[in-house]
Amino acid sequence: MTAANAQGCGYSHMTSTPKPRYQQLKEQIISRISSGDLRPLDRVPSEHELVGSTGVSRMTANRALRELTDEGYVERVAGVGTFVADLKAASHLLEVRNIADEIQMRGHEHRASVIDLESRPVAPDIADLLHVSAGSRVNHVFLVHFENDIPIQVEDRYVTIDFANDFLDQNFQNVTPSAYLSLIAPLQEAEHVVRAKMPGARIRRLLKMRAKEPCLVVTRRTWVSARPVSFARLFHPGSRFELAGRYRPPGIANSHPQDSNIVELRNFDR
Amino acid sequence: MTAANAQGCGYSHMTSTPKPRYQQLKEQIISRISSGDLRPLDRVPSEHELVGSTGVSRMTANRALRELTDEGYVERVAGVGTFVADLKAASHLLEVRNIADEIQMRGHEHRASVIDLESRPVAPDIADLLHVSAGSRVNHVFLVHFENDIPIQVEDRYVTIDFANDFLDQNFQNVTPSAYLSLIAPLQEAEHVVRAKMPGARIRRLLKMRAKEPCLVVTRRTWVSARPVSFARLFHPGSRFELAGRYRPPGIANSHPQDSNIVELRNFDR
DNA sequence: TAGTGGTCTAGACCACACA
DNA sequence: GTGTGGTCTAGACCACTAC
Repeated sequence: MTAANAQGCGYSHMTSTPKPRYQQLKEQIISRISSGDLRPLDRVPSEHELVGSTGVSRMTANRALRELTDEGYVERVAGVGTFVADLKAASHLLEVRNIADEIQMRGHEHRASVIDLESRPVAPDIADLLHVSAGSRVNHVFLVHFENDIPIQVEDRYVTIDFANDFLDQNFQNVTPSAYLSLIAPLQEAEHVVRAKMPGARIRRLLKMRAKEPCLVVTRRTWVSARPVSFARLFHPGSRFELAGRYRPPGIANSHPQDSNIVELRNFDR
Repeated sequence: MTAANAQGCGYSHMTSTPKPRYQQLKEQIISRISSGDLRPLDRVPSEHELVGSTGVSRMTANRALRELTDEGYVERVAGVGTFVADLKAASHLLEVRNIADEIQMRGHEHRASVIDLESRPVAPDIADLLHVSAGSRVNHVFLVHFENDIPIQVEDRYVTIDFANDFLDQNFQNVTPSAYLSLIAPLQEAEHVVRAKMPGARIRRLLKMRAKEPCLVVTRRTWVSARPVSFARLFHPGSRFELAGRYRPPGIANSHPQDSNIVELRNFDR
């Protein structure tokens, strides 16, 4: 098959400019990951196999897999193979890092105390944020996260009722709501807003905050399949919590050998 | 020249595994941009020219330029050429968006009032952050940013004295310190920490804040050539300021046609 | 030894922009 | 037209891993 044929038989008969073949390949693989056909740590077809099964050249298969690597979907090991990235790595792209993981990384103990877990009619403002009609039912969870028995975060989360139908059966003591949602389906979009605010009496009591101490409030909205599925308000005591991030542009030699794991700002730390 | 020769004459005689040629090309171009040899909007050699001048194949030149595009260093227009990315676009990678630009994007008027601009001996904690010896002199600027004459940010910034030797001659009314530093040299690394904190009396007065209103405090440290050059504390009134960001994973078709310019979380908005 | 990814080549066709 | 980037091919050599 000549280069001309490759183009011709590929898509020259189609109406508008078709997607490039490497892009089609990428989307096909992303789709297999999203659908659960390929699960984390599963082996992804090798370049050679993709050449055989899809008819593209190896360079094209290579580009698709390389870009999926850059985008965090898969991990490649020379001489071994290509594998679906671990959930932990993938969720970093979209999550303010799971608070339980963060606490564990600091070598501390995480514990959650669920105060409220029910389905209930949604307030108008939150109905708007979740694109559901006002007054319809949504799942709601209200809990406190502890680090070594010190309260560090109050989580007030609303989840659309059709997205997670066994939401109310969860325990949420060990698996945080955020981690649970990541298990159900890979989150595809996230929006964050960070504010400084004085807490109400209830939040202040739950977080054992001093009288004049402000809260760092993070509100997060996450999308799956172009629909908002969850809205959360995360309250943190200003004296005991901060969000940090570091950014270094890509394509530059490592300038900070001393601190090895530099995270991007979208991976909130600490 | 065969493929074997290309590898051989290229670097098979070197001791350790050499950098791939596309990477060498990338670093060479990044270096020309960093040094000012290539300035924003300047034309970058075309793929064909790189083939002629460096002896690589066009696919290799293409990969180098394509990755530089992904990384925000250059912009490419099919049929026209490759150009060094505009400073504005490039600085987004590293800056909490310049507050003056943000205010202008909202269609409001930005104004800055410089309260303090001098060189002075540095306090121990800041000396530590900037990797200079305690008591040595650093440049310091202290100013208030206004949005439509409402104070919105107090900036307290320290800059190493050898990095910007005309720092004290700046006006900082129209060009913010952040924009000025970006002009001097492209920042290569940035660290952010976000906190909620009650302001001191001075900050509260400057920002015209109510008595029990908290501050959203962002501290930023930026590096050039692996050395920290600037440390800034940015104070914002909690009732009038928030940090927001949206993230969508790459490689997915657009899911939100209604809001076109989705920014990554590292581009803090509003 | 066979399979994997990492890289590279020397061509090719295409759509597009600009003169 | 000419030049540009965007894509694709059908090979190739290499280093590495696993058996």
